[in-house]
Amino acid sequence: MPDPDDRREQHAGAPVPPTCPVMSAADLVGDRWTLLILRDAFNGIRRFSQFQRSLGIARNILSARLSSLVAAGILHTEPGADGTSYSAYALTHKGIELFDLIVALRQWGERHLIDDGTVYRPLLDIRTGAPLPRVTYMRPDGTPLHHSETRLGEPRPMATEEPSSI
Amino acid sequence: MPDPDDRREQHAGAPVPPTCPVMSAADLVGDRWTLLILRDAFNGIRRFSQFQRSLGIARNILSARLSSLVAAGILHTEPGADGTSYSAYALTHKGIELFDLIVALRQWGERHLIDDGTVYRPLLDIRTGAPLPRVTYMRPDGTPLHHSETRLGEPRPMATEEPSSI
DNA sequence: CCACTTTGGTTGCTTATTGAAACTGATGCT
DNA sequence: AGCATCAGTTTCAATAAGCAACCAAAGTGG
Repeated sequence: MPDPDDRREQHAGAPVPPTCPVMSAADLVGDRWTLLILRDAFNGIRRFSQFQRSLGIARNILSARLSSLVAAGILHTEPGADGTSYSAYALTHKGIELFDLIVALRQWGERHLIDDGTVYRPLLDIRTGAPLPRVTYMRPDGTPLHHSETRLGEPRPMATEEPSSI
Repeated sequence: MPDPDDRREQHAGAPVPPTCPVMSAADLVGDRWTLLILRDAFNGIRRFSQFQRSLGIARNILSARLSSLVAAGILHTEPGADGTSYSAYALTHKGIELFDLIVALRQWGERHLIDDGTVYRPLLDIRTGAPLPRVTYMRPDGTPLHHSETRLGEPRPMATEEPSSI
């Protein structure tokens, strides 16, 4: 068979192109349907048919997406809390941590894509009952993060999770 | 058999399904290549060939993605700051506001997808020179946002941008 | 000025993915 | 039992992605 050496992602000895966390994440969740499934999951949707009706997605695609989300550890299947013997897809801890991503998408969409007067369903802040105010990324010391204050650094190994807070 | 009435997405006269900002945003940027283009744009990449080399994307696909990002007002073309007469793709204000999205993707990827010891390029905090600490979404009053404190509200019209802060 | 390279695409062609619908086989409901 | 619902799987047409070749305009070296 021809083409004996094609998949040249990383060669031995070559300076391994550093893994990009953005790319890895985009590979898993950088997909229209996947993002909408996550949105629905955060809105409490649990069952196959609920996702299907909410999204209008083809069943085979939904099946494939749910399977890959389960395989990725973002969703897991549960025995189905509602009496029935059907199982439910619920967010894992790993999945719940994608909340920021959906919030980022939502707030950007609200600010830049939704026209004034358009009817939409806002995310409410349970503490106040009002639509969630604009949230901003803060560092642990409470200072807000701006794009201009960041730059990409040189490749380095991922540090082991330091238990030292602050 | 027939099942004459299946596609019941939206009927005429029915209560119009409210626009979802997450869906609108996902339609525009919920795509692997688009997310990676944005990542690169935030990393300072400006020109067609730079994007192409950085991503290894086919040029026709890159061309289509850049065009649609320009059409969406996320990028704009500039005369090319570097002397040459070639033009550059730069983030608009609307595009810069997607920074949170890329940060969310990046931090989630760093926490859940990158193994300890793996070499990657961290985003540095220019103020400290150290890798960006874990940033969290805060409300204007400084309280952190948790998924469990939110719920989806009833449809309502988009409020006109209130100039009243706080 | 002329040859050659790089840039920023476009056009065709070949795969891979999506999406609509039909088919299956378990529940669940009365 | 009989029918609807649920959670898929399979099949197949339409769409999109990826690849290679081509091209014109701009830059580069001599």
